[in-house]
Amino acid sequence: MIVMFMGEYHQKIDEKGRLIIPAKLRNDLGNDFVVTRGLDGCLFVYPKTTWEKIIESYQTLPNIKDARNFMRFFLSGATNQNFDKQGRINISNPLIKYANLDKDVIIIGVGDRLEIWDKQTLEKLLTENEENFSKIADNLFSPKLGG
Amino acid sequence: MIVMFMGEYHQKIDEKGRLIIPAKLRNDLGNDFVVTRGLDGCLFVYPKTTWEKIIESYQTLPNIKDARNFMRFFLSGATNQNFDKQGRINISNPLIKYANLDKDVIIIGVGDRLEIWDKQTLEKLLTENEENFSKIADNLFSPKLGG
DNA sequence: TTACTATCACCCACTTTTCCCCACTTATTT
DNA sequence: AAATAAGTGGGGAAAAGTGGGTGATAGTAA
Repeated sequence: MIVMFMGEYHQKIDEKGRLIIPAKLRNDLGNDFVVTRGLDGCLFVYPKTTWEKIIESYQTLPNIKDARNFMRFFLSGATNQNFDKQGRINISNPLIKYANLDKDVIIIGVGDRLEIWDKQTLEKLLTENEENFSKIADNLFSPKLGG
Repeated sequence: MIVMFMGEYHQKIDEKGRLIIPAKLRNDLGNDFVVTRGLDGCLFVYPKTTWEKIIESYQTLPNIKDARNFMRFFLSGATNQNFDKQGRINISNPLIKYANLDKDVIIIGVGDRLEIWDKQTLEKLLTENEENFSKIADNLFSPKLGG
C-alpha cells in the first residue's frame, strides 16, 4: 500500500452542499478521485488509481446475483470528483441521503481510502464497539495467549 | 526489539495543545513517528518503523464489519508527528478528548512504545489494580498452571 | 429560437487555525 | 555558582477554512 490515509477531521457541509477536504489529505488524493457509497453507512473516497484496481478485482467475481447486486450498489453511487479552487467537493444528493449527512461531518483516513461520515453516526458506531476493539487488539498482539 | 522505552515522565500540556516529549526519549523516537488512540484510555506513540510493522500485521484482518470498525478506530486516531524546535508535538483535539487529557500528563515508556496518560486516569488505574498485578503476572507467565 | 430558470464553478473577502520563532524560566551538570 | 541544556509561554506571519456574490452553462417551456 503506497498511500496510507490516517487521521480524523471535523468539517461542515455548507448550504450549497460543498465539503472541504482537509489540505493535508489533498496531495494524497490527487485531483482526480472517486466518491461512492461505502459500507456501514458512510461514503468511500478513493484515489483514481486505487479505484481502478478495485474495479479490476471485481471483474473476477462470479456472475451470481449477490455479486451483481453488490456491483450495482458500489458502481451506481460512484461519482468522479475534482477540487474547486478552495479545496472543496460537491456531494451529490443521493450520496448525502445515503450517508445521512447533516451539517457536521467527519472525514477519516482508513488505509487506502477516506471515509465521509455523519458526525453522530460515526460517534455512535465507535462508542458502541469500544469493547470489541481491545479484544481484537489482544488477539492481534498475542494470538497464542488470547482466546 | 531494538528500542526499549522505559521510565515515567511528568509533563504539562499547554493551552495550545502542545506537549513536550522529554529530551531523553527524542533520540529513540526519531523525528518521524505516530501518535494514535491506544487501549484502556491512553495514547500510543510508535516510531515510524514499528508503526509500519503493526500496519502490516493488520492487513491480515478479514474484511468483516468488526475488523472494519477496528481499523476505523485505529487509523482515524493516528497522526504523523514531528518535533518543533522546542521538542514539542501537537496533540489533535480528538485525541485530547479520547485520552481525557487535562493539564497534567504522564508519559511512560512501555517497551516498543510510549504511552501518554492523563495523570489522574493513570494513577487511578494503578492504585486500583495494585493488588492484582501479582496474580496477573502469575497468569501471564505460566498460563497452564493459572486459572 | 428565445426567454426564463436552476445549477454550478469560480472569485473575492473575511475569519480561524496552525506553525514557527523568540525570549524567558527552570533544571542539571561541572 | 556558573554554564549549559531542557522546559514554557506568547506573538505574529502564513496557510487553511468559510460564506457569499456573480457570471456562465445547460435545460425547459413558450
